[in-house]
Amino acid sequence: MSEGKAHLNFIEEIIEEDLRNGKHSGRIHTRFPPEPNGYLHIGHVKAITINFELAKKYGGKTNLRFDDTNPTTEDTEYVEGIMQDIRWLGYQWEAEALYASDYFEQLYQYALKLIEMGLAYVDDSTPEQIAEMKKTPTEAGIESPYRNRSIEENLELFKDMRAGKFEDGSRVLRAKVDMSSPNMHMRDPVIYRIKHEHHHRTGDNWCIYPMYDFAHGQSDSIEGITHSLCSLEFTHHRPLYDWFIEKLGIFPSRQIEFARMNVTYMITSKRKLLKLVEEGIVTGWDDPRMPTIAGMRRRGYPAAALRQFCEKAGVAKRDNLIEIELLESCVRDELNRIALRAMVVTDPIKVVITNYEEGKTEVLFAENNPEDETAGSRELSFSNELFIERDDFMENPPKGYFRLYPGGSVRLKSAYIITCEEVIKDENGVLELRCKYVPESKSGEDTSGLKVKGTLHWVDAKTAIEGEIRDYDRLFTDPTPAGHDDKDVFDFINPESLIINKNARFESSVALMKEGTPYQFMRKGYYTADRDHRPDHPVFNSTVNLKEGFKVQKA
RNA sequence: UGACCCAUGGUGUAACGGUAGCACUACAGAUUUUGGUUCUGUCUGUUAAGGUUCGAAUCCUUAUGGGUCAACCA
Repeated sequence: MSEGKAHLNFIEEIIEEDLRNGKHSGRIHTRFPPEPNGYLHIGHVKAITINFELAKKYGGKTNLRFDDTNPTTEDTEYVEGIMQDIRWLGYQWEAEALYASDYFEQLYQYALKLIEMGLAYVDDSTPEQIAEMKKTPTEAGIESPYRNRSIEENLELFKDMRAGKFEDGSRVLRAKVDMSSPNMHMRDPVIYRIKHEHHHRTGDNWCIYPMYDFAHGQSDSIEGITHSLCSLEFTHHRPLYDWFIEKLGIFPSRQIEFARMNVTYMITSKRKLLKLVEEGIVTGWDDPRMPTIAGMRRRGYPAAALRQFCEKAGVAKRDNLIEIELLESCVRDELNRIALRAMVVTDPIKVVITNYEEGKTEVLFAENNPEDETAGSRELSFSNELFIERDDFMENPPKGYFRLYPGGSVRLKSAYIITCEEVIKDENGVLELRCKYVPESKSGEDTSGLKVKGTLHWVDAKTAIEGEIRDYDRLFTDPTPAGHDDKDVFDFINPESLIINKNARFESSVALMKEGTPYQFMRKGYYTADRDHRPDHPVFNSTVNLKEGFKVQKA
C-alpha cells in the first residue's frame, strides 16, 4: 500500500480508536449476516468486502451468520448459493457457517429473563390494534391494555405460546420500553410472534420465532462480535439493539451504520429482481445482465475486480450513486492484466489474398498477452482466404479512418501487411475484398520498411470455427431506473440488452477455451465462455468492451 | 412537519483548525503490430448566510436541500 498518511474511512477510525483504548483487548470480530431468502447482489458485495477486509486489515475474524428467523421466506437452497458466492469472491469465514436459528433456545431464555425483569409482556391485541396504538412519529403512542399483566401471567402465557397452545397471530411477546418515544422502534416492539411453520433447519421444533430486533444484537453478542456493521436504515434500531444488550447484561457488541452502495443502471430490490426473472425479461438469477453475484460471475466480472471496485468506491454515511463506469474500469483493469488474447471476427467479410499460393497454409505465432510475458504464445493458421471485420473496411473512408479501404494498406495482426486492390459487391453490399500481401512484412521479421496506420484482427477462413457471441448491454436505459416516482423500472428496460450473434468466426484455438476463463478478443472486448460453450460450437458472453478511441459512424 | 442521519468538481472519496488531494468520467497530446494498455496534460468543487479564530471544508448558529423511521420482514 502507499506510504504516507493512511486515509481511513470512518469505520476504520472507530476501530483504531478502540484499538488505542484497548477495547476488547484489541480483538476485532465482524460478521456478514444475510437472510437466506434470495441471491446475493452487488450491494451485498459491498457489505461482504467491508466486513472481511476490515477484519483482515486489523488481524480479526469474520463470521458468516445466516439470519434465519423467519421460516416463511427462507430456504436451504439460498444458504448454498450464498456460501458459494462468498467463496467465489475470495473470502473465507471463521470456522463453520453460523445460524441465528442455532440460538433459538438461548434467545428464548433471554425472553424469559426479560419477562422476569418485568420488561416484556404478552399482548393479545391484533396486529391492527397494535399498529393503531403505536400512533405516528409525531404523536405519542398509547399503552396496550395487556401491558401490565403480572410477571407470572406473562411467563405462563409465553410458555404456552412456545408450547403451541395458540393460533398464529393471536398473541405476541413485546418488550416494555417506551410508548411515547419519538423513535417508533422503541414503542414496545414485538419480539416474538407465533408461526406454526416448518423452519429449514429447526424443522417443527418451534412455533414461535424471534423478530430481527430480538435476534440480531443478541446473536452478535453471543458470537462476541465487536463491530456489527450494517446499512443506514438500521440506525433507528440501534437504541433498541443497545437496550437489549444492556438489560440482558450480555457482551456489548457495537452497531455501526454505513451508507449502502447504489450503482447507476443497476437495481437491487429483491422484489424487482424477482420480477425480472419471473417475467422472463432475463433468463434467471444468473443471467449475465443481473446485478447478482451469480450473474456478474457468469458475465465474466473477476472477483478481484469486484473487490477493487468496492475499495475504490469507499465507505461513508452519505447517500451515494456510483457510476457503473468505475466498476467497468476495475473490470478492464483486472482483465487487461490476466486475459489471454485471441482473434474473433464478429461480422465477417471475406478477404482473398490474390498473390498467396492457393491451398497453402502457414503457421504464425501470436503472443497470448502483451501484458504478461509468461503467458506465452499460440499458433495461428494463415492462408489465401481470410475473414476481417465488416467495420474495418470502408469504400469511402472519412478523415481519420485508418483501417482498410480501396487502395489502402493495413497490417493483419501477427501476420502480414495487405493492400486492398479490388472490391467485389452485389446489390446488398460488399461480398469480398481482393488484396495483395507483402511477403517481406511478416510479423516479427519485417524487412519491408512499410509503415501502416492500422492493424486489424482476422481469422483464417479455412480453419475458423463458427460460433455464437452473446453481447450484453445495460439492462436499463436510465441510470436510476428505480428513482422515478412517476415511472416503473420496467419502463426503462433496454430492448437491446442482449444481442445474439451466431455468425462469429473464432480462431481455432477457441476449441481449447474453458468456461469462466476470461479472454480478450482483440479490438473487440473481454469475453468469457458461457456454460453453453462447446469446443465445436463456441458460445461467449461479452463481459465489457474495450475503450473506444474512434467510432465509426454507421451509414 | 416529531426524531435521527447526511451535505466537498459530472460521480465517488480524502484533507481531523494551516497549500482542497486521489480515482472514475470527459477532452487533448505522446508511445503502440489491439483506435486497447502505458505515459503526459487540461477542465470542473467545499449548499447558503452569519459567528468563533491570526487562519474554517473542518468548530458554533440558523436556513436550505436530500435521506431514514410508524411489518407479527430483515
